[in-house]
Amino acid sequence: MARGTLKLATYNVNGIRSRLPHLLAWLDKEAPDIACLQELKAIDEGFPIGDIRAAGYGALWKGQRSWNGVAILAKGADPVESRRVLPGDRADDQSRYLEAAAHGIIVGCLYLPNGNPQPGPKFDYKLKWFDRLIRHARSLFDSGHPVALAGDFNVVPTDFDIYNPRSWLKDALLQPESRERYQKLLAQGWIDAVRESHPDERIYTFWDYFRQHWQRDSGLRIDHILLNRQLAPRLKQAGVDRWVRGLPKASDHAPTWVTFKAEAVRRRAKQ
DNA sequence: ATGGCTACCATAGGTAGA
Repeated sequence: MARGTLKLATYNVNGIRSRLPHLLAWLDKEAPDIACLQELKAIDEGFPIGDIRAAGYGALWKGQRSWNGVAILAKGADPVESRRVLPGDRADDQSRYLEAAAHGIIVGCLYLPNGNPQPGPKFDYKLKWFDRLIRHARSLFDSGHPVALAGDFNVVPTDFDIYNPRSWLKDALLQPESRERYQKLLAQGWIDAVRESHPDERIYTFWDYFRQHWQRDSGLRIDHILLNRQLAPRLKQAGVDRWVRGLPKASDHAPTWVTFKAEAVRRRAKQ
């Protein structure tokens, strides 16, 4: 990583314990300064904090048995927690949101509900969760701090973000209600960093385990990193670490990342 | 329309993922 650059990544590990070797190999090779993880699928006591510290990272995590679970890692630092629940529903006990400050930015790490099958209660929960996110995102956007929202949004924003929408038309990830909410979020002013950096390129972050979809590059773009007005001008590059998806016994998601100029550009007043 | 695969768990099929 070049000096003066900050790298932020999101990675749905699909099981932190079974994916630990991949996670450590990825941290070692790509060295993100901040990493958001989703689908830990482990209780708090099952989080491998010792291995992660040994790799040079501080961490916050929020586990849950069997499903969900999110974490924020910071290279050479301890992220400072600002939230561990998404506001708006005290009865919601699913571990899907964690927010912290690290390396001078605020990052919201999220695992938006999948929502299948739809229609049904899971889809209703997805839409309600999305509405809560939109509401909270407004305050983050307006906070005056550099903010990123990073995670598995479980939304394919457009038909350009999927190899072929035909067989997914009834899937919760492509429903108009899901897509409208993603657009509503962006309308607050957030920049979709990967799409911003690659406007004309097919980019995927997820390939399911079926029918050799990885081998055929039949993927979906559902892991996103959104930047607010303070952070977007610092965007340098964005991409997907596809090599991680190609490892044996890989998660069905690949790490998705952005790089920033480390600090806001200061200009000297002209004489 | 279903199933194809993977990870989790009251470790055997059920549930969930997307």
